[in-house]
Amino acid sequence: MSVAVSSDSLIRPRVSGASLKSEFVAFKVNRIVEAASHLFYERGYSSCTLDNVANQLSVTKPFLYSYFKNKEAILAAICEVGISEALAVLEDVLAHEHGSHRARLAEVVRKVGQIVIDRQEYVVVYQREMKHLSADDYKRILRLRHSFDHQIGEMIREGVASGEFREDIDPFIAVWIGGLISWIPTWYSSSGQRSAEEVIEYLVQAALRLAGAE
Amino acid sequence: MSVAVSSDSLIRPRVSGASLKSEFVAFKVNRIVEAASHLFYERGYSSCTLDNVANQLSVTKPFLYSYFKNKEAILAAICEVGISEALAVLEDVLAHEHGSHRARLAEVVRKVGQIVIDRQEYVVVYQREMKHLSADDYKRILRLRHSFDHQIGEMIREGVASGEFREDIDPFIAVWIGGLISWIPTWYSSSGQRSAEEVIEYLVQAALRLAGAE
DNA sequence: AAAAATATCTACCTGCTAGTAGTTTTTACA
DNA sequence: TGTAAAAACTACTAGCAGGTAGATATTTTT
Repeated sequence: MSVAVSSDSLIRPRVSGASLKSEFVAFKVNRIVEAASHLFYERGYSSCTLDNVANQLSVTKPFLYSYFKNKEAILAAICEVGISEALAVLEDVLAHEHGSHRARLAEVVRKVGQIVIDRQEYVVVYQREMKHLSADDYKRILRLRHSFDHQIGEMIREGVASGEFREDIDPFIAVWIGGLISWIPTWYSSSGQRSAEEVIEYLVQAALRLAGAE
Repeated sequence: MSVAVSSDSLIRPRVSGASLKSEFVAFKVNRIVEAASHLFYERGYSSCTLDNVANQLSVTKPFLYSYFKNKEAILAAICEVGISEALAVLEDVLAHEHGSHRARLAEVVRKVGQIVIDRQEYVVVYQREMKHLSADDYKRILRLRHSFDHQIGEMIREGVASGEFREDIDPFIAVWIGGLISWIPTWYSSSGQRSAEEVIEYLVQAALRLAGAE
């Protein structure tokens, strides 16, 4: 799901060519999701009204209802970004990084850490507000999270089996790495002037040290 | 602030003796705070109604208003427990543990970790819902948090200065230890069948390893 | 045991918010 | 440029939730 947008207007651009209509719909959906994630991040899902979201975009409430079934559907879209992008990055690293287990661990922490920082507001909203999803959306999002956790756990177990990681850290380290997704935003924002690169490199070193794989 | 209560009724016990009235008031205040923290923890502050809280206690809404000024005041009481107990434990350890710096670090992680697990619901609500406090309450609670962070930072700096801790981990480790307060509840509940003791002992070892003070 | 004081409840108000019906504006196309 | 279709808006409803006034029940005191 692409979310980054560059224009700052919802006025339909005068473009020629076929099939740009669905693109423009997606563009507006993304603008809504982006604005909502920002507001939900700052004030919380239950404290934000749809009028708040509409105002932020200089549109009206019924506008939102022509792109989303209800308020909860907007939250579901945010949560989906929050977990699915991290999952996609994880799977990409696991599919393409074929070095040592410690190299794989470092790359996972680096790439997942980066996406969590890039999509900080989505990730935090996903964590904090997931409980307000409908039963169906909740199950769908939870499956993605379980897939994420499972693949992290497998990676760690393989490293332990190979002898590269200390035996006694399994399975806590798996929880720890999974915990990055919960923890980075708090940490990153509370560590003041540090750049994302500094924070991530520290996390990579910390993960290796915890795994006994320096 | 004492919060643990044993009775399961709000009916005034038939006790004799002077000055038990204020004790009974405190007892009821604690019951309200306890019930509210549980509901806020599970469903979120903004999604919980005062009727929910009252029902949980088998009383009515005006009952709550005779002990608290408004809904936000209940949240403030919860937040105060969430941070002030951790702060008290920290200060107690720092005042009485005079061994090596690594012994102090281990004891801080152990004792603060224990209180965070014991008061899990309060701590989580404090973190997640603090932004809904009034400006005055927010400032008051934030001061406690800053005091906590500051003392953790000092402890780490002293350990680094003494040579017991690795130089390059300062000041990230300070954020990490402070982050325990954010992180333990998620971790503890997602680590399945593990006992509080196991989780805490792992945290102590992890903190020492991160500090380079094993 | 009656009166005073305290504690709790019933019943209500007011403002807000998710969601909708139907009208108006804008766009696409001939 | 005129007409149909699509997009967006104005104006509304229904229900809920924080907060309160005044009545009732309970406890304490004399």
